Amino acid sequence: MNTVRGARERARIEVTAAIKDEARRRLAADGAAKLSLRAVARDLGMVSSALYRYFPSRDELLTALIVDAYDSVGAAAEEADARALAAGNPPRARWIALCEAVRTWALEHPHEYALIYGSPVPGYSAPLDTVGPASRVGNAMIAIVRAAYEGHGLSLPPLPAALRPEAVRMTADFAEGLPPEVTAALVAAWAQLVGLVSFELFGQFNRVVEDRATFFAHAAGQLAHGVGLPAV
Amino acid sequence: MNTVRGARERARIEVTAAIKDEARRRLAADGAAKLSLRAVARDLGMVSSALYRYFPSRDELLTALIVDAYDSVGAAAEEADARALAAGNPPRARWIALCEAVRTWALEHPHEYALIYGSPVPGYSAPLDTVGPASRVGNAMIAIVRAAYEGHGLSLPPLPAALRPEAVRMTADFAEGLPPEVTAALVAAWAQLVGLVSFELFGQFNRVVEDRATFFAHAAGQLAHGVGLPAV
DNA sequence: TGTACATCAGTGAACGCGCGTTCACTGATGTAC
DNA sequence: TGTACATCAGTGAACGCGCGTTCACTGATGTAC
Repeated sequence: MNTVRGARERARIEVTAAIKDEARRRLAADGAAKLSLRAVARDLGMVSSALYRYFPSRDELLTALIVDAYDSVGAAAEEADARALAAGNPPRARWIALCEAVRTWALEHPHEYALIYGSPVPGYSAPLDTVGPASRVGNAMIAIVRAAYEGHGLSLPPLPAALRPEAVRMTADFAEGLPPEVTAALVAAWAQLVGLVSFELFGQFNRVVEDRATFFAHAAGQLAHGVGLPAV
Repeated sequence: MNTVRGARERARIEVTAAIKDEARRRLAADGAAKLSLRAVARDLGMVSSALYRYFPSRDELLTALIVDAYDSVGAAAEEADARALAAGNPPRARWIALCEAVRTWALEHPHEYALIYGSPVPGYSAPLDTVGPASRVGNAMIAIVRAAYEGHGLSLPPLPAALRPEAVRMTADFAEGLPPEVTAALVAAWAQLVGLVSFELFGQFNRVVEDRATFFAHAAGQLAHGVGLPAV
């Protein structure tokens, strides 16, 4: 009985996955703004109205892709960090491994990267379901820096007075226990990391940076420095 | 005669500008991927085929908007720097003024910002005409750092050996005379600046950073530090 | 085990809509003599 | 200055296309007794 009902459920899971896979493929061709249920259905050999059995609207499908993308890059970051940790690497090396993992994931999934870190899709507004998955990379960064802080401590210059209240609030909200100047530096580093990856992926480095892997590795090291994880 | 021919030419210039203005308005509503000649024409009270007197295709109109956007943010950056220079400010203050100008421009023109620094428009590939305008902000940054270098010099840690050749090449290509470690730091800072602005504009700071102006000011100072313009 | 019924995936037609681009045209503006 | 002609902006119809979503339907799968 369970296995029988399971058959229908399993079919449902498989078709849902096939739709999302095909939608990811269409993303590459047309971009998120033009993602079309009809095109997805066509390439899947289904009739467009059939997709409504799986997603109540085009926007819900987009949301599913966004959640998947955040989870995918989040998992990549977490796994890279876990490997670095298991190899006995110090926090700085874990940080750099995480940055490299984000870049590698982005190069392998450029359109999913654009979906979550590129321009917002006009007319689409992300529901709250995306908030959790969206913070996985950031949380992994916090964990690394926290480990460093609880180990040998971190020394960063003091915050300007104007930023202190905001940094204290951010710390209480999502990085409890860290010094506020570390929290502020972390958030900035996170945005800067995505800036570096976006420039490479979105073509701003064309005719500017050629050896991008080497350049990125160096920049990731600078970011580590910025959050208080110096080279030596 | 000149004035008579000028009348037709002036009309042409005015209508061209009106089309671009309307297109910028549509950009806000629909985004670049869905920018539609017919919608622009409709809102302008023209018939869609009339636009072909001014732009040979939708993509050419997009290109014009992109070039305008790069010129607009480039001019904003240059002017902010010029004002800071005229006020007798040192390079670090000029740098921060430039960063603030980019952010302010982005907040005032979010859809044009997304057009140039957001995800690329699928199916559209920017022609070479955009390369020059695209480098104005970067060139302004180079000028500031060059002034500092030629004044008191800059001290940055030496480059890792692996990055040296690339940094030397970049320097020869567009920042002649600067030490290669400065060039590399500049390019990274440029990408990081855009990362900070994109995060704010694209919603990644929702539920994370609230006092964004203060946060950005601090981050711009950190970027200045990163290119060898320390606080004291 | 067998049967009656409920659930659900997928179909195909239809709704009303918008798109980029082409083309032959009208009529106003500008030019040459 | 006046006239014949060329240039050009803008029109309106048409081309072939794609879209999201709804709805009544068929037929297979699962459930309860």
